[in-house]
Amino acid sequence: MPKIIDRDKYKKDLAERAAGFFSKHGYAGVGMRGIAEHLGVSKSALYHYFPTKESLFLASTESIMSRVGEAPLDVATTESAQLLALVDSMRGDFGPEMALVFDYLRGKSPTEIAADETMQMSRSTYLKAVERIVGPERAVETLSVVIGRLMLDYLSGGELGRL
Amino acid sequence: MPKIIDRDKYKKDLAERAAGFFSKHGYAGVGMRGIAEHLGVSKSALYHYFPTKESLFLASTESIMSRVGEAPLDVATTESAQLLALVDSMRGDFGPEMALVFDYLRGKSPTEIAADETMQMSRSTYLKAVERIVGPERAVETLSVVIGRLMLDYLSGGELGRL
DNA sequence: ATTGTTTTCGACCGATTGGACGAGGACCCA
DNA sequence: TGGGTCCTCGTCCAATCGGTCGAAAACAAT
Repeated sequence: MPKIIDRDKYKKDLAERAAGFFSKHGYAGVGMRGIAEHLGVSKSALYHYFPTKESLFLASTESIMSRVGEAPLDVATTESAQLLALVDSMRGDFGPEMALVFDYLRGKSPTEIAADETMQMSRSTYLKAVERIVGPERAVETLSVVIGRLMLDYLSGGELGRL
Repeated sequence: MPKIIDRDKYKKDLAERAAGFFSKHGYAGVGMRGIAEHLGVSKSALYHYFPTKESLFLASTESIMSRVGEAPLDVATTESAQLLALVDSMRGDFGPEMALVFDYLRGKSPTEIAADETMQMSRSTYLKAVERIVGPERAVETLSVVIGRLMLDYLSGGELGRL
């Protein structure tokens, strides 16, 4: 009787495509009208799937944070080459994605950040990606270096950081 | 005849105090009314000093970025202790300040970021602060590590990163 | 006190915001 | 073809946005 297209899949697809728009303009910088237009649907269609703008934003950030550090891993090369490859694979979207993260974290206290489930998942995904290369003991330290390089690269427009 | 209070100083003061508000809510997340209320002046008073919201935002970001890495330097301690002290001195405001930076950089291309004068000044200030500790050759590399630690610390709410 | 200037104020404008809503189209099964 | 759902659409609303403006307050010098 009903229309049985995959509603959840469609919803996820909308959230994921909206994420790029959010990261480009910021949460408060976009309106539901602009998002809908960018997605090629109507504003009401968006509200049909997401009750509020915030819920759409949360779904978007989650979808972005969950698919990170999924770079293929070439075990035949050296450790530093693998790290370099990891950094390179993340370089392209790092700036916009971090902008989204900072938007998501805006106003949250350190305690809230530590307890936030989306952030916990994102952290463990990042950590595991590094762990596969340098092992568990040096994971945190190495992740710090990797993020530092990505940040410096972004903040300098590519002029610094590519060591 | 006129009122000869220090207009420039007052203007700078407004911009600096507005910076905290911007970093807390994001550029698009605040209105001139909200800023004015937070500063204890009227909206028109704000427009008397800044022609547009954007000009106020730019003045705010510049004032924030220019006073960074001004930590006192204790030459008697070890290098790593000095680095740790530098990191500690920046930890408190790092998150909000980076949120402001990401807001400022939003939508800019790598080329534009590299050429941006405010960012150039900010980078050189950061670099000099590290340079005074580890010397010029290792400055970029060390800065990358410092920023990585601060980022990890912020993103984990203080649970990671304090190595 | 009076003049001339700077700073502040509240009222106002058109545009846009997040969200609500009912009508109609698209679709699946009988 | 005819129900019954699900989806989409345009319209409407109060609130808020950035920005303008003219009048009043605050002040320094005469």
